[in-house]
Amino acid sequence: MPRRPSEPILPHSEQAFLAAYDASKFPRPSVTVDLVLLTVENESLRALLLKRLEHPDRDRWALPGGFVGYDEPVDVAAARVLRDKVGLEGIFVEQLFTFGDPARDPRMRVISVAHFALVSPMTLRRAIDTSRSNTMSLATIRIPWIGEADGPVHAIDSNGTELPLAFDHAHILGKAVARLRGRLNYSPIAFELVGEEFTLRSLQQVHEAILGHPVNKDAFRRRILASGQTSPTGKYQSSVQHRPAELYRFVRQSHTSDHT
Amino acid sequence: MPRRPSEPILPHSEQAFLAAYDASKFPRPSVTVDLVLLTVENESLRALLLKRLEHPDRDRWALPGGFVGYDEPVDVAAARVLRDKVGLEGIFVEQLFTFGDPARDPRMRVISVAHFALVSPMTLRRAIDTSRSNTMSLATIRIPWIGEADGPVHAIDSNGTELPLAFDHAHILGKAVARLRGRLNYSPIAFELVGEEFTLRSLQQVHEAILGHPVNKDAFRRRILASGQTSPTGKYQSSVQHRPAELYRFVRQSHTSDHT
DNA sequence: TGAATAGTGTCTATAAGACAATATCCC
DNA sequence: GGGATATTGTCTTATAGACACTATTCA
Repeated sequence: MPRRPSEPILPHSEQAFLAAYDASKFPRPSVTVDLVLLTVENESLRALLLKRLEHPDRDRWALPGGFVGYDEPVDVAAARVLRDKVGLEGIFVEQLFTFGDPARDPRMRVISVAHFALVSPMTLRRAIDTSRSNTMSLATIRIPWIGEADGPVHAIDSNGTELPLAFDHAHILGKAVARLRGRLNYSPIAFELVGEEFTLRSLQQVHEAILGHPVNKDAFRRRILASGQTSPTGKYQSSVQHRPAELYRFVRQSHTSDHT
Repeated sequence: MPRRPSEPILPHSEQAFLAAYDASKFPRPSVTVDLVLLTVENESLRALLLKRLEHPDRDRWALPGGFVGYDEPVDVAAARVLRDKVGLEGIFVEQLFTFGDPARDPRMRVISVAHFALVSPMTLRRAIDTSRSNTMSLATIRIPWIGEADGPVHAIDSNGTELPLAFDHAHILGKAVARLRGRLNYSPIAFELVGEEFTLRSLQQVHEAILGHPVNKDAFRRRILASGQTSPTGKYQSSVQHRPAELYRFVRQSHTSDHT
């Protein structure tokens, strides 16, 4: 049962607090979550966007998002948006950054806690197909900066046309890319973007798509194999026009933080 | 002039939006900022805490914080809290994480955008002395986990007594420490914690206090000097009972993100 | 002179980059 | 067999850790 701010359960001597923060005197911002759902498909980084059907920013493309309920944890709100708007559950979701510029939404003050989610392209395509929505686009992300410089990015549809982004969502997407790049080197985050079984080459292509530049193949193989995060399945690719690569699985490590 | 949610400037055809989010039907969470103000003094990591004088959690110790104004950017609210409650301006402040558990404040739903700030111990001591508040403590932080595992931490006052922390502030402090540790290796963040001129040894002690373990002296010197982030001043320590170390200055690098 | 820390030089271990050689699939 | 990519091995280079040695200040 939601507890309203106008009828809080008060221990006595709370008057001073409420005097300093009277809800009627100080209107509250709205709080939302926005979701940057990323995948890597065909060696390009892609994000799920929804076409806005209403003003403001009608016909522009926006991240899936929604209001945070009064009694709803923020991470639960993000999972709810992912489930209700995209049809996905149980994938990697992490809080990204909170965007709170008063002018970011022209209607009213909206503070948005952005999250980013990672999923394999197969799983995401299945969810998009199931939703049968024609206002969904899995747009390619073009990043006009290098490293973790951060900044707005561009969204390109499958025809190569740029999709205009709504609100400050170009900045939110950029922040997600910067975070992803930063975490790639010391976190097993890339495994979230491939299926259960994958080749080292496909994992390398995921890294390259995220970083935006080629990585050394030999060093990459050595590093991944030495990390102990993979185990060979003994199975191999089939129907490829070259020597088939071995398939590996991700092995989640026990959290033994080492301090060298 | 603040624009109230009850009287927004509406382009027409916004009815659908407002119907889906009627402020009277869906009470809004309050939004606050909390500030983790960290420094390193005498080889220990310390944070500024304020004793709570009111319920709830009266007599427990809390981070400086405050409500975000309806028309106030979140980062501006953090800077305002820093100025009004601590008396500091112009220091390093960065958004940390948003804490939104519905039960984190027993009075009402409060979503807090936590920030962390870094300052040299000299500057912070001067601010504390100027404020003449006896409800301020620069507490030593004890971290019961290693690496970036994250989790609640303990606050210890100058007598070695543990200070009980208010709300979820032990978790917020822990998140700040984890973030600081993570950024230490690839960001010139440690320079924020020393004065204008510093010895390499003192910078090393800052690193050690943050990481919670000793670092190799030789490699540390080489790495810092090779980074190009320091310039020697030609000046030396005085009144020390050993060979005086040279004083260095921080040289901010131009943002040339390299992609190796 | 001795205690204490600053600073330099060298050797070793580890990880990355470069590149060659061999392996295995489909056509 | 030829084309293509996988996989292995070796050499080189860059960086970190270990450790010895010299330098400089004050008591």
